[in-house]
Amino acid sequence: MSADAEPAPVSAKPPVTLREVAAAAGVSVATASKALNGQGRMTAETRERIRETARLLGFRPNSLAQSLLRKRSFTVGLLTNDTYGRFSLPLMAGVSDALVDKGVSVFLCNVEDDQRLGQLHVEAMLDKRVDGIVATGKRIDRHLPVDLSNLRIPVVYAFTQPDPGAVGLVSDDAGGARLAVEQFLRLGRRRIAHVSGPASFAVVHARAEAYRDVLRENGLATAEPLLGAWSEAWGRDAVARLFGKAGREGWPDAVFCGNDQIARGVIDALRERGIRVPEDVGVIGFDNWEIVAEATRPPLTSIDMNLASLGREAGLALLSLVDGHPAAPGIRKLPCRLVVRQSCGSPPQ
Amino acid sequence: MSADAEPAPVSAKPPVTLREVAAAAGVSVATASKALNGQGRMTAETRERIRETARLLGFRPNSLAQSLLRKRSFTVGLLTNDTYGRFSLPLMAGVSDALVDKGVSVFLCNVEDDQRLGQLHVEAMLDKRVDGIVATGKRIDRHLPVDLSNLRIPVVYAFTQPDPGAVGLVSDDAGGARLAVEQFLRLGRRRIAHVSGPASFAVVHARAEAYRDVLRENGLATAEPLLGAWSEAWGRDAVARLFGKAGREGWPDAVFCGNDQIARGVIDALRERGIRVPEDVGVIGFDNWEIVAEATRPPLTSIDMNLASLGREAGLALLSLVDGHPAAPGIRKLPCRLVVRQSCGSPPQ
DNA sequence: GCGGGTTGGGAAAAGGTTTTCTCAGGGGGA
DNA sequence: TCCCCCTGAGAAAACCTTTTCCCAACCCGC
Repeated sequence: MSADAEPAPVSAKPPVTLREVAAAAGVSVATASKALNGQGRMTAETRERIRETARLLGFRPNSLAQSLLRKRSFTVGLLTNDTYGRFSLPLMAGVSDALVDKGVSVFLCNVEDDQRLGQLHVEAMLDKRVDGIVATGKRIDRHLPVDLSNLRIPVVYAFTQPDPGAVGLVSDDAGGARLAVEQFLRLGRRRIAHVSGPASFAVVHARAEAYRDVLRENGLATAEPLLGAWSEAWGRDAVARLFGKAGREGWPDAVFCGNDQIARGVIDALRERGIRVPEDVGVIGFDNWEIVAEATRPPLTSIDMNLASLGREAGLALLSLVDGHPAAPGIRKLPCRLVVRQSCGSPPQ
Repeated sequence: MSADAEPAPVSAKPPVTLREVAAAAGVSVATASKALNGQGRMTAETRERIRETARLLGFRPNSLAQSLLRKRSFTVGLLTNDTYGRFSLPLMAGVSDALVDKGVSVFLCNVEDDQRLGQLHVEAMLDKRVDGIVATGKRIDRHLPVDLSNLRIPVVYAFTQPDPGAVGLVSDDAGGARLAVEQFLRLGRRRIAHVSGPASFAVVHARAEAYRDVLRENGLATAEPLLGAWSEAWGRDAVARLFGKAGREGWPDAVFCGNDQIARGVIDALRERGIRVPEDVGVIGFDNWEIVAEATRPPLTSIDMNLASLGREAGLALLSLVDGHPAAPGIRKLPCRLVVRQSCGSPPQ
């Protein structure tokens, strides 16, 4: 029992309470509380003695009791329907990272697309008196299967469509597309194609529009984007369409892809046709999914949506709301980032 | 005030307390509490009246107050160092799913490999009086950067190396390897190669050993497994080694790969050599990472580690520990599952 | 009519902390 | 010397719920 003199908490014993600290220091709990929180008035000596006692005993205030009183639980909920995780996890990690430093913990709530599960999670969070909720989802378009519009706590949407009147953070897809196309232009490419995902996604249109804008601004002809699926197979198909025609002079010298999987399909198909990347055709993807981007041959230049930052910003925005600072509702767009690898080529000499 | 007769909670008003319910029903809080919890004795009529009042007012007990009293917070922590997420997210979703039905919420704690972050999260969880912790990690081998061995709450390890004396759940890698090799044998393959990840991973050895065992049990020659990296590039390299030799008769007719990325590299390299999959060579991967397995040509047969189930089991195991049921420490292995697609071929006619 | 058992319900403590209010004593000014 | 104010610290309420104990009234048998 006493062989271990370290202040290490003896396992399996109940946590030490403020009352015990107060008793050990010979003061009342009120004084002890004030001493530890830097409140109230007392001699510096008393305060120090109490602090020392608390330290020695390994006292840590019971967060539950604090929350009950302060009406702040220092806890938020993170709702997601993306088990698949390519987008969710960096986002979630970002939220968690931003908040842990402020002493705020995050409840993980995976609701899939299940109404019942969503209800269950929201009720559990409310019962546990979370201070706010970050809602995130698979893709900017799909809605979560729960209604968060009439809660008594603030809600921030990240990477998903916000309720009207709510605060939402998303990546600046148009800006990301600009980065890609402008990079091609800078490298001397002039016949730039765009291969993207299904037309049912709003981001597909946002990116396509930016693509067209940049080309127009530079006085270049804009080809109609090829819309299909978010898959490698579609990337390969698209290459067949773009490079199938006989006349080599009509071929693009660059392809901007709607995601990295499409880009991979494009690169594989080009290689199979004997078309060199990046010498003959440059390729840029979207998402910067490292595991894909680094496995393509050559490694894929891609647009990174900075999801971890997005998550951090969402966490901080929520915290600010919780603290009572009002925030303008609406969508805030966070910039993307171009990650250059080898598939886009080097500047012409 | 009364224009809205719905039980919908009026937004931004503080939650209704038991005291208010009791007042509205004309009883004491004690009676109200007992009525709602099915405790104590009272007329059925009284009980029903209180319940109805509570329902009408939209009363939900304050979980914080309950926790304070019961010394159970119905909250657990989920520690992970895998932001990358291929393995983590299904696991985490499994834990969350298993627990939400029991009213238990999960704190998401991303600690990367950062000692400070780990410390911070563990302290936050302890302060918030979590009932237990699920620790999970990138891979079965790497340890989390925190010491959980002397906590006063139960800890369950999932998919990562448990502390000695603790409870751990991992996938049965040897069993999974057996599934793969036996599938090949069933399909008539006889010269089965194994290409896997770095020798520094324990699972690499577990799977390799099972591979050798199955071959030996069937009286077949066992080639030395090729160990390298968890990458496509290594898969391609391995093909060069296996199929580089002149004599076609020495070539394998099946390759069992340590993960799906290696398998993808193998399949790509075989195709580039004009070797047909699955006609000439069957391929089976590991992890059943759908996005990879479905993108290979042909789609990849793979071993699924059932990570969501693993997560669920871990959650339930932790709950059982929290409830005071003792559990035998040590590692429990959960079976893998063979997911057949096209890369392994069909039975010979 | 009386005592014992039962029934329906309430008072109060407990859980751990924060905060407001109160109070005793000491010091300084008049 | 008296009064006032300030200083240091404690008592108690509050947060919300659960649970134990208690009590009054009623019913029953005798």
